[in-house]
Amino acid sequence: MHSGGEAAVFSTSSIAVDRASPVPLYYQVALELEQAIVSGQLPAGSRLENEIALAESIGLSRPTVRRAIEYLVDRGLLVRKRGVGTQVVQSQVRRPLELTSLYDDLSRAGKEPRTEVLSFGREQASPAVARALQVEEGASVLVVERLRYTGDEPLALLRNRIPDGLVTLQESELATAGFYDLLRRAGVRIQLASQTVGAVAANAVQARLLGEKRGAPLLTMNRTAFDDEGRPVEYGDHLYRASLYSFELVLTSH
Amino acid sequence: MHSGGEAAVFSTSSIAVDRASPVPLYYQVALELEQAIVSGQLPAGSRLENEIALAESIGLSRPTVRRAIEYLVDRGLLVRKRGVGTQVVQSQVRRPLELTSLYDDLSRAGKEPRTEVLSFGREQASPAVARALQVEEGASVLVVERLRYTGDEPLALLRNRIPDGLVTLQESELATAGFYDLLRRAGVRIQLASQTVGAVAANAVQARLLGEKRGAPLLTMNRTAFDDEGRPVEYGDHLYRASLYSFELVLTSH
DNA sequence: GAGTGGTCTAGACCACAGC
DNA sequence: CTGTGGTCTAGACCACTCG
Repeated sequence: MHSGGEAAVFSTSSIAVDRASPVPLYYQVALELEQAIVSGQLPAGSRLENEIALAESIGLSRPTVRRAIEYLVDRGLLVRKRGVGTQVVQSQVRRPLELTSLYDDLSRAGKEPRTEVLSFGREQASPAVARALQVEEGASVLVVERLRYTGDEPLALLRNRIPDGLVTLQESELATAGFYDLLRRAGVRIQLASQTVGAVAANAVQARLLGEKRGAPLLTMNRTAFDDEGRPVEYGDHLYRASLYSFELVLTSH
Repeated sequence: MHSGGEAAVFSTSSIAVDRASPVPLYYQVALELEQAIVSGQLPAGSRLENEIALAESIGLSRPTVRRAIEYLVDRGLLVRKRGVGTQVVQSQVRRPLELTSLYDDLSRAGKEPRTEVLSFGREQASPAVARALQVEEGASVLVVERLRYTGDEPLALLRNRIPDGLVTLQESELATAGFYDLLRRAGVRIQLASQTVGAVAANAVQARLLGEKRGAPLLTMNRTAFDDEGRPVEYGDHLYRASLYSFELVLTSH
């Protein structure tokens, strides 16, 4: 038993799962717990029931419930301590960086993204591009340059390259959907991306396109994406206006 | 069976675990697999044996072997596809952003970090600091400002704040160890950090300290760290010279 | 249809925290 | 000592991919 003054543990009476649903049970539990956290029903700092009791009260096995908790720990909503228990993190921020496109990010935020295709064609892979995409130097790669707006404001200058022949893209589609969406529809399943985030000063061309002054700070994001067979399928180098955009991420130990 | 031309699957004959070791079995397996990957014994694009066969040949249960594979998938070394198998990612990059301090990063890279303590004392929490650390506005917080060098080059301007009374720090220690190391030694176990990465132009003071020109692009990193009870224990806002530093991270779907 | 990873169970024992 | 999470087992069935 804990000393007095501790917040009461979460009553799990409200958690129920649908065994007929195709949604995995552990994920259903994770969503319900997350809901309880964001709704305040499970306030910051409060303790969960222990895993065994939780499993029993939901009617699932301990490993399944544990997996749900693990998922929320990885996302930064819960912390665990052996011998003590599981508690809700005292933080308001919860928006881990995920493997979605900027287009999706903006759509979710209700920002009405708009995209202008600046160029679309083929070029020979530079050494850097060849290394990232694991193709021969000089091999033909598809290159798309786009300018993304949020409302009327230019936000980001996006340049994506994919190995030639991987998919067929229509220039018209690029203006109305995220790049990753298009790849997904074309059957490319991106499972993994390696990114580097840095900063540079805008040169004259970049400044003009983005509506910043020359020398203004820009966030750079270079990303190599890999499909479900481990092959590099996309290399992007992107520039964001630092005045309008930043990256959030959650790190966990282990 | 797969069609001809596929790379041979990994011979697991070399994987052995030590059941007497305190290191978890799944982690021993993960390390051995990682070793086989980085050594080239398990080349990029090659397939692993299926989980059941792998488990049997190592002499472990499937869930344990599966957990090892999961760990490497999360770190971006392997990709899995249901109905197909597990393959090594065709990437050279493997340095996920981890929950370690910049000091550790530089030490590992053999860069001889050096730290100059610019100021050390208490101040009243500003609204932003109070919100991050979940203390009353105006409450006393410990503030440390440091300038980090790599060799002779200034690299980063670091400002850390911790709630007053959490730990007792010696100014002299700050010059010779990472901030997180000190917290760990003081019994603070950081389990989670929420970060925001952006960019700004250097102002006059920042430029002078960092040896850049005014207006030079700087990477910003703001981090709130939480201990194993979910309490915020540190808030840092840091500036890095974009010409010398960038962040790498690996993103996985799900 | 054969082979793969994805999910789930019902136990077991251990390591650690805190009284 | 009790209670907690951490690890591990030996099965089971399902969903998906591909020939």
